[in-house]
Amino acid sequence: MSKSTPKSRPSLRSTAEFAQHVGLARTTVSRVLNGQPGLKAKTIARVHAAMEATGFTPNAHALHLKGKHTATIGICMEDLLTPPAVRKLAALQRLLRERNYSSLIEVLNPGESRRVVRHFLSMRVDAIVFIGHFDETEIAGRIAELTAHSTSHLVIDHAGIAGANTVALDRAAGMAAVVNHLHALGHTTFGLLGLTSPARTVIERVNGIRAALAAHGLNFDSCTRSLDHLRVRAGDFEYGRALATAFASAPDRPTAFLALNDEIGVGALHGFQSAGLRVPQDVSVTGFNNQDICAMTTPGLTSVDQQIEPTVAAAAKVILEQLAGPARRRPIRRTIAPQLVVRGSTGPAPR
Amino acid sequence: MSKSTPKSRPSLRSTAEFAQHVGLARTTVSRVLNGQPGLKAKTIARVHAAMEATGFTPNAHALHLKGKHTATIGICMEDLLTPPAVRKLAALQRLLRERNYSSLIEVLNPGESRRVVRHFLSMRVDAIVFIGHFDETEIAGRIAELTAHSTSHLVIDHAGIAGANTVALDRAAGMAAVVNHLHALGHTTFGLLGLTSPARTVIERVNGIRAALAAHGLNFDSCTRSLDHLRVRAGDFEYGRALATAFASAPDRPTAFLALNDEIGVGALHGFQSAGLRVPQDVSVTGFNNQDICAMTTPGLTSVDQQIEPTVAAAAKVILEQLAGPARRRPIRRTIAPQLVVRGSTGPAPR
DNA sequence: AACAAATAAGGACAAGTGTCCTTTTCAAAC
DNA sequence: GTTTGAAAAGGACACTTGTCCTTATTTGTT
Repeated sequence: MSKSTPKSRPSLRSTAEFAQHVGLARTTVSRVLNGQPGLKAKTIARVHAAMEATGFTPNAHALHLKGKHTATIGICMEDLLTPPAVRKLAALQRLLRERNYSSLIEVLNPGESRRVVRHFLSMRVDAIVFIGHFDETEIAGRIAELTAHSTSHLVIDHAGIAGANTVALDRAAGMAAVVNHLHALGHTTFGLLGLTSPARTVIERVNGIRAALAAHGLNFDSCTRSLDHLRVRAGDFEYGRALATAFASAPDRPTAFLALNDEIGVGALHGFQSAGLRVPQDVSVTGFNNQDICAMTTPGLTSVDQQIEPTVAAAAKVILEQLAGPARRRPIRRTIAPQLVVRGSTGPAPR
Repeated sequence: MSKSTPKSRPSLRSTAEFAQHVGLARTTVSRVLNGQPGLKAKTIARVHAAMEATGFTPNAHALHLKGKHTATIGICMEDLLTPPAVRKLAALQRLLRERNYSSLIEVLNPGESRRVVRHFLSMRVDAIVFIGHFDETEIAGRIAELTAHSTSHLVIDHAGIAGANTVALDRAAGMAAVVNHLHALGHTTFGLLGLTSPARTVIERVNGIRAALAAHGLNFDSCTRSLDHLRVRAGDFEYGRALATAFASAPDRPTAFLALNDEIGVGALHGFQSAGLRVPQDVSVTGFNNQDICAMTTPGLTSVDQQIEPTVAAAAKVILEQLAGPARRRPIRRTIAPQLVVRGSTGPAPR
């Protein structure tokens, strides 16, 4: 009844059981698994063959109880789970996996950060990464706790959190690139779509617009218009469409429109077209993030690419350096340069 | 030096250290943490206050080493990470969290399933869930291994894998609903976009079309056309656009077009419009999945909704039932009814 | 066959936790 | 002051693994 029914033994849950099954001592199997010297090649092969056949895996929990170091990174995702955020998650997990780190992932709904971080700490993760945009004071609190626990951390995307190590896109530079592009096409009046927000990440971008305009000798207040106050924001696409509809019939309509993101930009594009305006002959429109939908409109939407691969590569580097080296006293801050992607939605300003 | 510098003690990594810090015995703290009786309310409060203050968390690994039951579910995600798949992931994680189960997530690139499943097994997860579409033989192998290990599993979306517990949308019914809708509008010729594939999930849907046509007395072979063989599928949106362009100039152009998914459908919509055809006056177009982009086109794209919430709720129920009850001998199979969402891209057939 | 060397077996300890048990402490009641 | 009972302390063991150590066995060589 030993060899005839290899699958009737439901699960070899410990090295001891597995060793008994192979016919070796537990310590011998342990030595094989940890590559210790002084073992016959035949014995090693026997253990590996049995592992393959039975699918035995050593208990990771007991293993980590010994080794202290769990080789695990906790990742907190913003609750919106936008396509760019998901792409960063997938890319980061891949890079960490290549360095033999596994990852725990949790979606962070507002107010849950404490619970999630506690869970990660109870799992004794080596570091915690936050991907996306969060409530600043909430996350700042978590960062402080992690620092007190001497657990490494990194925030991807959301720059400016107190005391936080950060890898983030230079959003101001992205908006400046958009302004420069439109200014070169002759535009001097700009409609801002959804860029009215007290969130730091939005203010940062408005500052980018302001600086770029100033560099061209233009005054922000007199060159820009916003109708954000007219509509309640319910779905970015519909919001963009509504704003465009409102702008279409406004007397002092700007010639170029800068949207907070691609969804609003695409919505605005449809809104203008529905109102009988031609894009880009009558109005130019830009988005932000360079998502797939930018290529799915007619014309395509000019947008700012987030440089996801370089961002994630930098993030992985920062994390692994933190784990390898001594604790830094000052927060690490890395900035990623965005790239303008010009499509058909922007053209020369009308006369 | 004990009270003045509470944060200088970098990390209380064990109940013993924590208990010493609180001034209680380790066993007393353990009893508090596990809600055992015979403790003064004051003592319980003292421990909880110290937990709050120090941020101490018991070592989950040691905990699970005792309790056997890790309260953890491993989730394997398809490598494409499409928006619907991500929504399912987020919803499932939320439902599991509500039942005090945490989740491990890994993206499953082709050929990696063995490594990922091994990792989950070494973490002693209670169950493994697969979300999305996979290589059937590969996953069937993993399912067989899991069954041999008496570890519960569930496949969401990909129906028909040998021996697998499954929760999946009735895709045949979805396609049938599309056909019925179009037939009621007078359409009798149908263009199929991207529905030529040997994958079971696609064949299943074609069978749905076939059955619905037969119910209306129409013959599949003479009523449907496909140009899939003419184009290489590289980017669904562009693929849909290219197919539509080819169909636009075909002599025996069908009046209605059924796309494999929303991306292809949106691409086709743009392709027809670029070719000077009006949607839905000249041609009707339908998608599948009812993603956000369906509402971002003019006209909106008629599509089939996946019923993500009911799907995930059923999935969570199946998993938790498996964990609570005894092992079933026969695979569990649940089918979710899709729902047609009619938008402007479908209309009466032209004369 | 005898011996030495190589290899495997098996015991022990540690890691952090839960749980059981016994012992000690403490406060309240008499 | 003594008794009583509740509450806390503290020892022990188990869970699984890695590692060290000692002992037993096998292997190869002379």
